[in-house]
Amino acid sequence: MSVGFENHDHTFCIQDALETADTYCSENGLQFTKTRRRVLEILLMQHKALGAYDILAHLSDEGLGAQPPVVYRALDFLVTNGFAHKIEKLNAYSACSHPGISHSPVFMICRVCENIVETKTEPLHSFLGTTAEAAGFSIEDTVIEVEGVCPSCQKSAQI
Amino acid sequence: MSVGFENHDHTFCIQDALETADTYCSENGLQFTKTRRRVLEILLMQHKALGAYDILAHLSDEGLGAQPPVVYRALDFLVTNGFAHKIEKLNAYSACSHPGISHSPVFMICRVCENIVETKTEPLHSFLGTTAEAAGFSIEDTVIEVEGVCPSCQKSAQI
DNA sequence: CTTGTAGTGTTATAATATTACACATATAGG
DNA sequence: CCTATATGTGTAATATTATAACACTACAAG
Repeated sequence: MSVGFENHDHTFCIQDALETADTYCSENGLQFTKTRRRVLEILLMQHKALGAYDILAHLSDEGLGAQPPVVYRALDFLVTNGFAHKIEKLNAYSACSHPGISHSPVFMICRVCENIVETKTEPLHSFLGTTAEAAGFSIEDTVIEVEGVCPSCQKSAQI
Repeated sequence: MSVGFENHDHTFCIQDALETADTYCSENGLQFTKTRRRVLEILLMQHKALGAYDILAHLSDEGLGAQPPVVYRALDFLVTNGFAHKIEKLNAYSACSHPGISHSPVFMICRVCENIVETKTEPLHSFLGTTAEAAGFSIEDTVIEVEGVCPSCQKSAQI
């Protein structure tokens, strides 16, 4: 199983995610409009998080709208339907690495190269679930983000 | 051990936290200035997170400064030294419930009453540590926040 | 066709946070 | 004590992130 920071065929990430989104939308009566699709493509271009206004700059260059609501609406659609996540620590957005699978994402954010790797967990079966259960707290949403240095950047630092 | 949402003598929370901060600062040559102390007191008034500008409104009323940097500097001091935390999901700040102890906080945020309970974990000994180790990722900071409904609010909803 | 739902375009504004620079205070070393 | 340096404060300006409001458009269901 891949846990993340190593090299990979990124073209596959993009195609796979777009196809999954296409399928999911047509099966669920959702409109995968031009802007929504383009925002997802922009997010998929690299495994980093992009700020809403960075995305907006891309869209604006392409004549797809120049006002904040354009991008925030598209992001809201993508996040709601599980095609992207908001990285709270960065106030930025990242394409989902496991689209179509219900999951509680865990993000590892490299503060050097800014790459982000998303893994998943089952919060209800971890210490979070145990703690919440002990407190009688019902979990609806989780934010789990870890900042640090990825393996590549650790190696680079040693040179 | 208390995990949180039940009633308690809140006066104790406040006094205890302020004393701990006093002691820590004098032992470490840090200046626990009037503004810093007041911001911590304001945060300690309830187990909720406050936005920077909410805090600023308090300070402003009391003649302790009216510009954003005043409160952001105080918050930076409190967060850096472990007396408060930023709740990333809310872009808001909360007094630390375990001051003086090095820890990775876990927050349970009730979306109904907005109370926040902080528990702690040892990330390196949990699934996070395991996953990060498998990826060769070195953890420097963690954000773990859970949103949901606390026991009191679940009971209220049943009435 | 017409009516309702969802989506878009645009203006304006709100909410959160930082930069920069002048000035004040605290503290350590002589 | 005194002064040099580091640390903290005051303030104006601005950057960044996000939402509200409203008019208009497209499309699908009845």
